[in-house]
Amino acid sequence: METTAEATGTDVCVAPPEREPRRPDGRDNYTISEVVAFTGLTAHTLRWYERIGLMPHVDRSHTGQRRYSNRDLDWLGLVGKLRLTGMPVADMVRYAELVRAGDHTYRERYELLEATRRDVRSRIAELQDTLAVLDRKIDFYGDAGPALASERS
Amino acid sequence: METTAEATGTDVCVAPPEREPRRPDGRDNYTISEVVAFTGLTAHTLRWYERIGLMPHVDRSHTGQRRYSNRDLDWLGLVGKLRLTGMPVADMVRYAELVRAGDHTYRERYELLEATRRDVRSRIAELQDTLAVLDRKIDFYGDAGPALASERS
DNA sequence: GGCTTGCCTGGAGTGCACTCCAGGGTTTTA
DNA sequence: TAAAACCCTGGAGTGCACTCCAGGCAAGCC
Repeated sequence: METTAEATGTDVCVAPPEREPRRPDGRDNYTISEVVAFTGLTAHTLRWYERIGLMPHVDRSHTGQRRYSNRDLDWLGLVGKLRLTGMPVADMVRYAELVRAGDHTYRERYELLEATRRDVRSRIAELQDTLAVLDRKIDFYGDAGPALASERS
Repeated sequence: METTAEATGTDVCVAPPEREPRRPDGRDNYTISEVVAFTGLTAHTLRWYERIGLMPHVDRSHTGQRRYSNRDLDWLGLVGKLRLTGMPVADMVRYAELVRAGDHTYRERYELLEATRRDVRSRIAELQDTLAVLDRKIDFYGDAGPALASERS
């Protein structure tokens, strides 16, 4: 069976969603299931990331099993953050390609990061806007009670 | 042809993404293509929203064409905001159903809104986190220049 | 009257980001 | 040393949110 949190017995009896375990130091060599535990991604997804070129080449054991390095985990951390911004996977792959391509892609990477940052800023602004709408609506519900709860907006 | 911004000639020559036109007042009756212009949604999407129950029943002209009211536009505004938060369409449909069901669903709606607000807050926090990561990375790129631009995280 | 434009419907198709499967090796545990 | 747990691959399948298609009605105008 594939190793997932549900299958390994690490969370018997539907435990509350535990924080991902902290990375032990003094190691530089993790199996895929350890990476699953660290990142919250599934093993499927990790393999898929590699297939589509979103991961630099991951080391293999002598029998062909993946052995992730701390560096790989760092990279996955960044990918995770970028994923939260809604950046399409294709764009992250583009970034990964630039990194692999070497130092002469410096400028392009820089620009990609800045563009992403602008995106994130404007997404935050949008969300704050939405938050304001929700606040008004919730206040309205709270103040008025059921009697006035018919929708106006 | 379907009416979209590209097809109506409202933006000849690849204009910069104009703000959606402000809603004229003194009217309460808009065709689907007007709503497209106001909301930025496509006509397809508007019809689809209706099919899945995300819109209250929209009026029809004597020939069966949709005639949207200001109230419908308000609702679409809310939906648009909620969409930005990443709320699944199914959840918005649920909310729409509660609204249609009448005042006795008041409490449930209130709770749904509050849960959404919590989500939005935590998404904002996540994004701010991501922003911090990007800032650090961009600083690093900026300070170090191409020479140090190999990836460490 | 003919042409263009706008709108209608049900249902099929698309793109994205996974997610799972079959079939088969490897490693750990009892 | 056998069972159980873990990992591998290529390719197919899934769920979501649209997006498009075919075929057709209706209104404006030259």
